[in-house]
This record gives sequence, C-alpha cells and structure tokens, in this order.
Amino acid sequence: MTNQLTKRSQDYSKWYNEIVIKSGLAEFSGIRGFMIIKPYGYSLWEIMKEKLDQMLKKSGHENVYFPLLIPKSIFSKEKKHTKILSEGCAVVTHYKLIKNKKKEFIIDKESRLEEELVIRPTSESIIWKTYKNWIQSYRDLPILLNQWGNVLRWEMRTRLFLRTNEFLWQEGHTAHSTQEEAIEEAEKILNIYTNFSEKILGIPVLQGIKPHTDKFYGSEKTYCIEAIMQDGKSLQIGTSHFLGQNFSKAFDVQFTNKNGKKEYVWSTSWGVSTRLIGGLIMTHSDDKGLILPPKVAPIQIVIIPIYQNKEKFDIIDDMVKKIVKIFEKEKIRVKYDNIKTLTPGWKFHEYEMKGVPIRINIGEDEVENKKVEVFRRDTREKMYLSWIDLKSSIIELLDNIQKNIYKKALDRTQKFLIKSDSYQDFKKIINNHGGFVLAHWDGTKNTVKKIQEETEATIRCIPFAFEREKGKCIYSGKPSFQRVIFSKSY
RNA sequence: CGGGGUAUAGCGUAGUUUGGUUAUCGCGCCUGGUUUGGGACCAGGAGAUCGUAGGUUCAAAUCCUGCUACCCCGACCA
Repeated sequence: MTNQLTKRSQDYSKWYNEIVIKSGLAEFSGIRGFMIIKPYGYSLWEIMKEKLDQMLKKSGHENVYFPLLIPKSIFSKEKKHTKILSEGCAVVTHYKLIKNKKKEFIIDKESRLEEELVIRPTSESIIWKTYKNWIQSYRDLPILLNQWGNVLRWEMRTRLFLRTNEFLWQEGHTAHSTQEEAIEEAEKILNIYTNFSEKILGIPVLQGIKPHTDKFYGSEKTYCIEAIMQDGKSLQIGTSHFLGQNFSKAFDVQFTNKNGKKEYVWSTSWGVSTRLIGGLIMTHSDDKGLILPPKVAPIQIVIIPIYQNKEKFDIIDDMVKKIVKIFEKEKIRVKYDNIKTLTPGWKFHEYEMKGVPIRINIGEDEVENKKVEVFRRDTREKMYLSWIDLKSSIIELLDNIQKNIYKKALDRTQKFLIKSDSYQDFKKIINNHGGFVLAHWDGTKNTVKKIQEETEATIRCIPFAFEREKGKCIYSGKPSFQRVIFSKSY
C-alpha cells in the first residue's frame, strides 16, 4: 500500500527515480551528482560486465588498466578533443591535508603539485602517450585493448544511472596500420554492442552514425546505437569512434610499414557505461517495478515457502532445498527466501519491485501434488508446473521471458519509428508521443539548432537500416540526400 | 549558470501563516505472543541537539539575516 510507485503515465521522471531507489539498485549519495550503487545494482552491473567482457575477449581484445589521473600537459595535446571535454573536468592540485586550530582538515598549501593532475573524463590522452612507446613497426599492430574503470565528468544536470558525474564503463582503444582496418574495427564493435544490447539486455536498438554536427571531438566518424524508451525519448546506449589519425598525429605515434616507410597509426575508441542500466529500466519496467531480462537478472528465480507451522515448514523446506540444488547445478541464479519475519504477501511485492523474472511458491499443496506455483514477472501470469520436469520447463520459461520482453520492446520501437514529410506533422509527433522521426534534413547546423529550439528534438543519428532516398529538408525545404532520425533524448 | 522546491527519528510526514507546557502521525526497528496462499495482528518499548551559524524575544521548529546541502525544470553531454 505505502510502497507503490508513481504511475508512468502520471510522471515518468518521478517513476524512474522511485523505481531505482525502491528496487534497491542505487541511491543518492549526498554528494551532488554522485550516486551509490547498492548491492543489487552492482551485481546487475557485474553480470552485464561479465557478458560483454566475454564478447570483447572472444573478438580478440585484452583488458588493461591505466591511471585515474592524467598530467595536464598530456591531457592538453589533442586540442580538438580536449577543448570540449575540459569544460567538465575535476583537477587534483594538492596531495595533503593538515589540521587547523579548530581541528578541521584544511589543504596543506605546501603540498601543491608542480603539475596538476586531471581526473580522467576518458583515457585517450594517457593511452596514446603510452602507445607511442609501444608502437614502432607494423608488426606491433593492431593493438586491441579495453579497460574497465570509472571516469569523471562534471555534469550540469544529473540523473541516476543516465547521467552522473562519476560513472563506470569500459573504454576500448585500438591502434591499426590501415584506415580500412580501423573502420572495420569500429563497425565490428558497434555490432558487438548491438548484439549485447538486443540479445542480452533485450533492448532493441537502431544503428547509425552521428551527423557531423554532433560527433565526438577528435573523431572522424562516430557510430552509435540508439534505443527508444517507453516515454518516446531516445537514449544513446553505446558509441564507437573511428578516430582517423587524429590521436596518432597529436601524440606523434608512427610505425614503419612493410616498405620501410613511416606512417601515422589509425585508431578507434568505444564505450558503454552504467547508463545501460538506465536504459534497461526504462525499456522493460512497469508500474509494479523493475522487469529484468533473465540473462542479467541477479536473481533469476526466487522461491518462497508458505506454511502454517513448524512441522509443515520442515517438509516444505526439505522440498525447496532439493529444488534449489537442481537449479544451482544448472547455474541458475536462485534465491530461497525463508526469512520468517516477513509474510509471503510482503515478499511477493518486494520481488516484483526488484524485477525477479520468476517466482516460485511452495506450500502444502505443492508438496502433496508434486508441483509448484510459478509466477512470471513480465506478464504477471500464474501457472502450475509439475515437479517431474521442472528443470527443463523452468529453463524454457526463462528463455521465453527473455524473448517476450525483447519482442515487446521491439514492437514498441517499430511503432515509434515514424516517417514525416511536413514540419507541422513532425511537431505534432514529437509533442504528442515522441519516438524516432525519420525526416529529411539539409545538413546544416542552423536547421538542427532551430528545430531543437522549437521542438526539443535533435538528430540522433543517420540510420543504417534505411535506403538512401532524396528529398527536401523538413525545415528549410532545401535538398537532402537521406532521412535522419530526430527525437527528444535523455 | 538561471528558475523552482525541500531540509523535523532509519524512511515518509504534521506543526511554521497567527511564537507559548513533554514536537504529531504512519512505516520501519526492539521484546513477547498469535499469524503466514498478494504488503498480518495484539500488547509493550526504544529512537529528534527540528540542515547550519547568528539575531529578535521572558520564550523560537515557528519571526529576521547569512550560509550550506540535496532534489526537480532548462542550457552542456555517455
């Protein structure tokens, strides 16, 4: 009663905040823009991380770790890229605290660093400074490295998981001897991200490339995957950059090719972050709480015993323990909640809030009839399954839930994908229900700016999935080569 | 950085307009008992320098001044 969520239809933003907190994923830290990822949220991240890590390793990447702090002089080398990023950087200037007369800590002015250290907003600079030492010959290439870590970007406005000052991510940094190979790498990664998003997280995405008006400074091509949330706003959930020779030139990283000639190295960088968790929430969850895809749910099955007295509990307990063993053997993440102080009803609501895909009830009835009551979170349906082939039917059900929530999201994404050829119509769509609007654009910055001012929508990407088609810009009427995706976004 | 809001027990809150005993209520927590198939019940109990610093007053959660923090809405962005 007291613990219900605000309805999505009432206030989507409020619903989002409440679900993050009430499901136990994360909470506010008391430090502006920083959050605490709680055990449930962190174990979700760990599972996601493990899956993506496997995919990256399978495709030939290795993990490394570079320092959190970057000397300012190194940081400054790549001018285009640092120009914008530097606006949200925290800088370490001292290394020591001392106590004053009131016994409060103050900065020891004597400890001022000769060179200030920037807390990494991303690691291109320190990595490319290092790559200079690692690369001499074409035989040293390619270098395919990835790093799991945290970065800091001082944001003006923050939201749990979607935008926080500090976030966890992976950043890949690769070096190649040819342009083609680097482009291929950036595209390969985009496909890995797409696969991960769709197959593991159940989030359908649109692949595309950022228009020149909105790409990462220092990159030649910025590939991205964009997903549409339930409220019709889009979320960029992954990016992969083809960086050309920008970083190798800035850090003077050259290699000797087969013909004995020096060439600058070609590179890529790419990343996904804890923002994915925000996307996961906003893609699948409902007014009762989270709905997590079985492949990443920290708890895939929760078993709740229902009993009247000690003797009956012992019998039920016995049966549950056997079932738990069967599931554990299959590496299913199962939790047996036999806490006596909470009633079954309380637990039902709690695990629904936490988005556990399957709940199993076991009481006297179930023991007698060798069956279990099964509740699936995604459709909120109850069913009875026989104990005999429980293992296979549960594995099948988990698979079914995974597919079902993806399909539901895919249907919605397709409904949200709308072509528009008149600005009137365009404004209506954006204002009424949002979504991805496919429209012609004249390629100018000015048009993007005007449309944003008037509708809040921006160009998310130039999508791959659609044929090139000539037309007229929806805003200016000038000629256009292709449709781009407009949307309001997070 | 601009606009708005909030700050009272672990959480959510009443009280602030119009100053006045011992600061309200619910959830949670502790003890004992009864319960347990969709957020159980009874009895008892613990828990608060009312965000912070100062001021006005016989008297301040309440009035005045400064400060701080966080949240929400925009501009910057994964």
